[in-house]
Amino acid sequence: KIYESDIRPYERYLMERFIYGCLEIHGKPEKEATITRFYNPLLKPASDYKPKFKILSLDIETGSKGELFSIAFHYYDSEREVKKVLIVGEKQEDMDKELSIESYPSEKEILIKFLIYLKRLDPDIIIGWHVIGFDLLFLEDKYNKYNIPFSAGRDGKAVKIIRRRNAFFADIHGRIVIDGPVTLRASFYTFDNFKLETVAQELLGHGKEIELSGEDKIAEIERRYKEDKVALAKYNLMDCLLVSQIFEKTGLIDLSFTRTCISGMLMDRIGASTAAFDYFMLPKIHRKGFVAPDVGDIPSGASAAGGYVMRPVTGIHEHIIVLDFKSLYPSIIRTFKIDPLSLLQNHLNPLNTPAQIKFSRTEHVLADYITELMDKREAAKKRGDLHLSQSIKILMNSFYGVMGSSGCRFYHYKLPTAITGTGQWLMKLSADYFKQRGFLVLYGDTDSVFVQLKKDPGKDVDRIGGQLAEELNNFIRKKLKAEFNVESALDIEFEKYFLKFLLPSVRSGNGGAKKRYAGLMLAKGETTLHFTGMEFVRSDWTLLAKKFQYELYRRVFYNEKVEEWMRDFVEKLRNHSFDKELIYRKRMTKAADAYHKTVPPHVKAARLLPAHIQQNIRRIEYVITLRGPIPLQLAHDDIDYNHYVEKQLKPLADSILNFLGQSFEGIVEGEQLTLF
DNA sequence: TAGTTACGCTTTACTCA
DNA sequence: GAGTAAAGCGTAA
Repeated sequence: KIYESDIRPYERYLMERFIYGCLEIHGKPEKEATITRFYNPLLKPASDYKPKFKILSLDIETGSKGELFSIAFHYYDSEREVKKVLIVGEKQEDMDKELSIESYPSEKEILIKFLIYLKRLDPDIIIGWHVIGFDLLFLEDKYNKYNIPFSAGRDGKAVKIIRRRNAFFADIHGRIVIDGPVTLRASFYTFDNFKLETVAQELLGHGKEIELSGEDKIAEIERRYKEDKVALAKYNLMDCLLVSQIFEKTGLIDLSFTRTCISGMLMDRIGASTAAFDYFMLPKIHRKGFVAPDVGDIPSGASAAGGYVMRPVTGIHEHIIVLDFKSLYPSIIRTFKIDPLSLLQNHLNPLNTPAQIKFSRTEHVLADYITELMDKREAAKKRGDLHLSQSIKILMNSFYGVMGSSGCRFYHYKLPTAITGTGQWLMKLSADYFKQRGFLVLYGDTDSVFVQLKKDPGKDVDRIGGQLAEELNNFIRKKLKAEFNVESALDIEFEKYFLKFLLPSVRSGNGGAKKRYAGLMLAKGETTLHFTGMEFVRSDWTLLAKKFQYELYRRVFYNEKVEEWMRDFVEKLRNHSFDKELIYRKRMTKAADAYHKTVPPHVKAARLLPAHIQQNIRRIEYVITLRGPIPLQLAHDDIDYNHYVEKQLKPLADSILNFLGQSFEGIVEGEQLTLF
């Protein structure tokens, strides 16, 4: 049997030397044509180095028949910037005034010119929007077509684009490519969608001068190419600039660099969690005399339970505090020495967990690593180094998921089971602790408990909340010492205070709905309405429903009357006042004709669109008409207002009015009768 | 060039009478 | 027509 045969030699070389992102090279440099080469140098980690990157933001414009119209780029480093658009076609008079535009008679010439600029500017990092899967892939095709090597590498080697499932990778020697949407996702940014325009508006407060979509966009680009090349060039360059600005504003490059320094993964694959786990773990276990199996040799075991979700106490409550375990799973790993080595060696100084899975008190590596990371994170927070703090948090939080994934060479079901089982035990322990002390525990999910205070805490809420958290921490510390003989690394803290708090019932059946609540939060003297899991935060409910829910809850929490407002709201709906807010938006996870088992409304809508659009549509917008669901693109004047009243307003109203002895029907009286 | 489980809700599609 | 399981999506943690 072969072990670790699926580890890339260069990665093994680096990880065994504990090189994370930066390195020192000790050796004799030899100049070759475009590069400096070291033969057999000594490599060492270099931890304090922070490079100043040279960045090139790239975007191209193309025609509907596969023509390349223009290549735009925005280059910048710590000293200068260059903006340039290379465009195919006759020089137009007004182009002279625009220093950044250069026109050449053919595609071939701008391709050659682009390589010259690339070599001259010599960027470390190429950024863009879907830049690998679209721009670079398109360019690679063009270079191939004209038999020109796409030699963008620092050693003159050609670009290689690799497709893996839905992800693209670019292999350009000496440079890396960082894609905006991919990296924002990997850094846990969320947006309505990841279109450049949407993200730019959200982050920068401005977007493109004109926003076009679908066929309009293609037509407008074609028109500009024919009639107004300067306008096309400006449009092209604008996209580059927006991408640069988004990267600058979010600090995405610095965050990626920091994550590289923490995880060892290179900047264009910072999301690779299992690989990051290997990078840390393999050198450690080797030094203990162990090797790991190949990923392919891991049998998939029993699946592990997850977090514990308490049964909610439904109703409208007052004076609720929320206590949260800080980094619960990393703390559990740290406290109970949970890792693959420790599981394997659990006959040496065994340590039992509340989940009844045993580990070794002495033979482990991950717990100490987490301690080190947590200390580093505290220091980073103190210095105000947000990127470092965030990078560490992301890495620590990935460990549980990685050990529970069969794509990880260290997978064993006992690892996640021990972690979540201990989490469940701690949750129940915490709830019992407060119940014992006479508090009402209303709800809890995975790492949080919602406790009702015995009286209005007034201005003392922070002190009281903090004190309760501290008392629970002490209780847990003593309990863990007495029963398991371990030092607790757990830390529960006071997180939130709700003046008013609602836990709804499930819509059908009885009992409370888990993972759904709303409340009037008080923090720093200011009150804000919070919704969790409810329609208000769901992207597949209409704006109408969200507005209705927000205002209704606001009124209830502030003890205001709702009847007149509600009747008025429904009347306005029927009088076309909210016609723009009736749109359902939903993702399509496959092509419209690939839904076989059921045909949900959003698919019905999509199937009304022209065939070529159906195939590629990823997100559908539709309204409910008397004819059923109709996509926004088609005529939809016959809105089914009854549908909106019954399906978007009534259920939302009743889920809170129930608790006040009222109902939607009772308030919007005779509603049903006036319909016809 | 693969981090996890728990859960609610709407609608569809099926079973049974 | 009533009851119910499953599909599909989005969310909490």
